[in-house]
Amino acid sequence: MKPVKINAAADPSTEEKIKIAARSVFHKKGYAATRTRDIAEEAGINLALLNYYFRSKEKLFDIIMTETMQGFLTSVMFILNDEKTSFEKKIDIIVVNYIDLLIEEPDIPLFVLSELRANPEELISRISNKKVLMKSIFIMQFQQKIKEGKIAPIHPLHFIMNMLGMVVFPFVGSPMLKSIGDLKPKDFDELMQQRKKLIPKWVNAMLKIK
Amino acid sequence: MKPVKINAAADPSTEEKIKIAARSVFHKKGYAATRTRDIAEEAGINLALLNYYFRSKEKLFDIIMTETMQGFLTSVMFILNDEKTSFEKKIDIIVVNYIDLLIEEPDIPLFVLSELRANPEELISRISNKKVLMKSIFIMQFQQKIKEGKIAPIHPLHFIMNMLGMVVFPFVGSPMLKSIGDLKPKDFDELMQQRKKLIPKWVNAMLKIK
DNA sequence: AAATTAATTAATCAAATGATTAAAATACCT
DNA sequence: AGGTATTTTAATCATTTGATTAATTAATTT
Repeated sequence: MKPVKINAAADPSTEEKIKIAARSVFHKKGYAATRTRDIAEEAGINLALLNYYFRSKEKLFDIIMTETMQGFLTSVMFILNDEKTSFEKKIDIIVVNYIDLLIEEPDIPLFVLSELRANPEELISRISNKKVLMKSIFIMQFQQKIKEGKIAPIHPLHFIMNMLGMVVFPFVGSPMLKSIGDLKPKDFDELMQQRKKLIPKWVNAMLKIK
Repeated sequence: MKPVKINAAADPSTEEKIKIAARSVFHKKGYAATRTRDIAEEAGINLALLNYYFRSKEKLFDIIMTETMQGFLTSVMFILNDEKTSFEKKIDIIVVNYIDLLIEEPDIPLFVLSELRANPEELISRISNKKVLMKSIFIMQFQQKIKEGKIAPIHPLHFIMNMLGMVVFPFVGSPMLKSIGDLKPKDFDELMQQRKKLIPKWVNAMLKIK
C-alpha cells in the first residue's frame, strides 16, 4: 500500500534520505539532466523506492523546488519586513545572510534561475504573493528615503537588481571567475568574505548618486 | 558519403538552418533538456539530416557552444585591449554594448553559466588563454588608477563581479524580476535602457569608496 | 505466534530519444 | 541526356530512462 504521509516529523530514514539526495542532485544538475537513478544511487536505495514514496520524478522535484524557494524567500522576507530595523542595517543583514547562505549552498541560485526560465508561469505562481517584495517595509523605507532626498530617485528594481547582482552573480559565475582569476576555492571564499563588508558600502555609495 | 566541411561560406541552407535552430533551442533549454527532434522540427528538416551533417547531438552542441563563447569573448576583449580608450570610457562602452547584446540575446548568459557548471574543466579550457582577461589593458589601467590613489585598492575581480553582476543579472533573473516587479516586457526594456547610463555612474561611485 | 501491514528488491515495461540504414530524390558534371 | 555524387526521407535500432509489478523481507498489530 502506498504511504499517505503519516509521521512527517519522525525518523530521517528512507523518505528523508531520498529527499536529501534529490535536493543535492537536482540542485547540482537541474531537472532535465537528473536521472532518477542518480538520485536513487546517491540515496543508497532501490530505484523503485523513489516512486514508492514520491510517485514520480516530477512530484519529487516539485517538493524539492517548493521547499527550496520557500526557504529562500521566507528568511529574506522576514528581515525585509521588520519594522524596527533601519534601511541601512537591513542592507547589512541581508548581504551577510545571503552570502553566508550561498557559501553553504552555492548551487541554489543557478538551479532556481534555470528552472524558472524553463517554467516561468507555473513556478512563479507558487511564490505565493508575487508583489509581496515590492510592498515590503524595506521598499517603503527605500521610497521614504527618496522622498526625503537622501537617495537618488530610481526605480526600486534597479536597487534590487544591483544588490542581487553583486551578491548572487559571483556564485552563479564562480567556475568562470575562478578560472579567469586563477582562484583556488580558498581565495574565492576570501573574496566572498570581503564582499560582506564591501557590498553595503558600495550600495550606499551608489544610492547617493544623482 | 558524409560531408567533410567544404564550403563554409556559401549558402545559408540546410547545414546553416540546423545550426540556427540548434543555437536557438540550446540557448533556450540547455543541452540536457534539448531533444534532437526539437532542433530538427525548429529547423524544418528531417531528423536524420542533423546526424548527417553533424554526426551527433554532442558534436553539434560543441560547435554552438564554442561559437557562442567565442563571439561573446572576442568582442569584449577587443574593447578591453584598446590602448587609446580611457578606463572610464571603456566602462561606458562595455556596459552599453553588453546590454544591447543581451537585449538581443537574453538567453545566452544563463545558457553559458549553466553549461559551465555542468562541465567546468572542459568548457573553460576552450576559452583559449584563461588569464587573458586579467592581463588585459583594461585591468592594467585599473591597477594604475589604484597606484595613483584615484580608486580604492580592491581586487580587480571585485570590480569584474560587480560590473557583470549588475549588467548580466537582470537578464538571468528576468522572469523573477518581471514577476516581482509586475513588469511588462516593455517596462523591463525601459529599465535596461536606463541602466546603460546608470551602471557606469554607479560603478564610478563605488570605485571611489575607500 | 499468527496475521496484517509496510518497506524493499529484482525484474521488467513502455515510452522517449540519439543514432543508423537503405532507399529515394535532387543536384552536379561531362 | 546519362551517369555520378550529394542530399533527403522513412523506417528502424539500440539505449536510456521513468515507472510498474510481483515477489520477498521486515515491521507492526492483535
